[in-house]
Amino acid sequence: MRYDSSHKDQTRDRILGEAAAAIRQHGTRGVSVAQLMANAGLTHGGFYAHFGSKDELVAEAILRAFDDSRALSISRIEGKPPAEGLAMLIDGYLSDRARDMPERACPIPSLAGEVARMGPRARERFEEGLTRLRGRIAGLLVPLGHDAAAAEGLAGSLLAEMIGAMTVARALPDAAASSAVLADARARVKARAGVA
Amino acid sequence: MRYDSSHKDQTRDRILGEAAAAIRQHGTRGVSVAQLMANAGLTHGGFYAHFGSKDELVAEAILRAFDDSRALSISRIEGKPPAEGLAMLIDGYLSDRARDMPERACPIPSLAGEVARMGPRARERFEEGLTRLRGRIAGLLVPLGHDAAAAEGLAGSLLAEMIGAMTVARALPDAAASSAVLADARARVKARAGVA
DNA sequence: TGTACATCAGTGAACGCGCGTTCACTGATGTAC
DNA sequence: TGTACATCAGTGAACGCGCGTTCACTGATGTAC
Repeated sequence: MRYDSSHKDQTRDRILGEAAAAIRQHGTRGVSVAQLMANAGLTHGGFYAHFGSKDELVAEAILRAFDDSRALSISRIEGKPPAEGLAMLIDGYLSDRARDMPERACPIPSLAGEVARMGPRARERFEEGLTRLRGRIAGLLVPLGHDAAAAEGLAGSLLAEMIGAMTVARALPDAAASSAVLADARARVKARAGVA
Repeated sequence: MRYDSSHKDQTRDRILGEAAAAIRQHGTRGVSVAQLMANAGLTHGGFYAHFGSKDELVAEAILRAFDDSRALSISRIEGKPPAEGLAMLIDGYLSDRARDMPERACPIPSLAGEVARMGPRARERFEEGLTRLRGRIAGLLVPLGHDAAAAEGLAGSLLAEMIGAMTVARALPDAAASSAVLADARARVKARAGVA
């Protein structure tokens, strides 16, 4: 079973990708190492050839989750003018689809509660992803007439409302009420961003 | 060990109160039945005389957490005029103190992520508490000049931003950055509420 | 008033289970000769 | 070119542990007589 030199890196990447999806969907405590490895087509024993512990994997998977959802969002908005791009980012973030597919969506609503109870390593990765996302929103606000500081502040506020609305929408038991929360939040956040 | 007729109810209430605090602090998976009973001064075996299962307890404890944090908030605001009361509610909700004492604060930022993955019973209790809190904020907005529907809509939006800001503040590894997020959110939410 | 009994909230040992982690082993393939 | 050996990603049994849950038991006190 000796493989070429890039094989191990590819396997590690596959485990990380599965973890990034699974922890967003089931929470960090809702996925076992064995299940994760099975998702990646492997057996659990090999896990420790790639990661020192489950905690270490989780910390890395948080950043990977930010990367994946960012890539997805960027691919949809690419080439659009700022106002349209920002409106699409907000609509995408707060879509029913994003609510129903947390494994592909922004990790903040699904994981922030748990991250608050985790060690510094996971929290630093979380902060890194969060800062980048806020910076991306701010970057779309600047060409709309805000100076850099105002754009960062407004971006933080808009992101907070989006996080809160998605968090609530995912917890509500009634699908119609949940969709209403998202629709209202989309309208309000876009209005506040000046891209309604 | 036979006790008077109200004793069992009192014990149940004590377990529920401990659970409401513990799940906000450590998450529902972060507290064991044995630890919970020890907090209430009992041994784990007696648990099932009061609750059918841990899941059942968690569902009830969610509503209890909303009740506790509402009582705390009401006691601070009681008798104030609406504008001042609303400003105090926002400042209290987004205080460093609330961030550092999740066991006494609003359960939404600490528990919503987990609730989204739980059964209908827990989610219904969560919705009940959330609806009541939004209604309370709306009730303070009406005397400030909003009609009932507008007040409900704005209350939902303000609450979403507060939830998102607290969620983020709790997850950030740096205390100063976390406090800055809260201070900014306090100013912005009060401004949007018209009570700056 | 005094005694025997019934009650039942709470105790603590025990269960089966899934978890994170360890480790001796496998076996396909690159390398040395 | 052909053969023997070294490598090492991945395997799967096993571990110790804490969990939720069960259950036979305890013993202080209310009640019946």
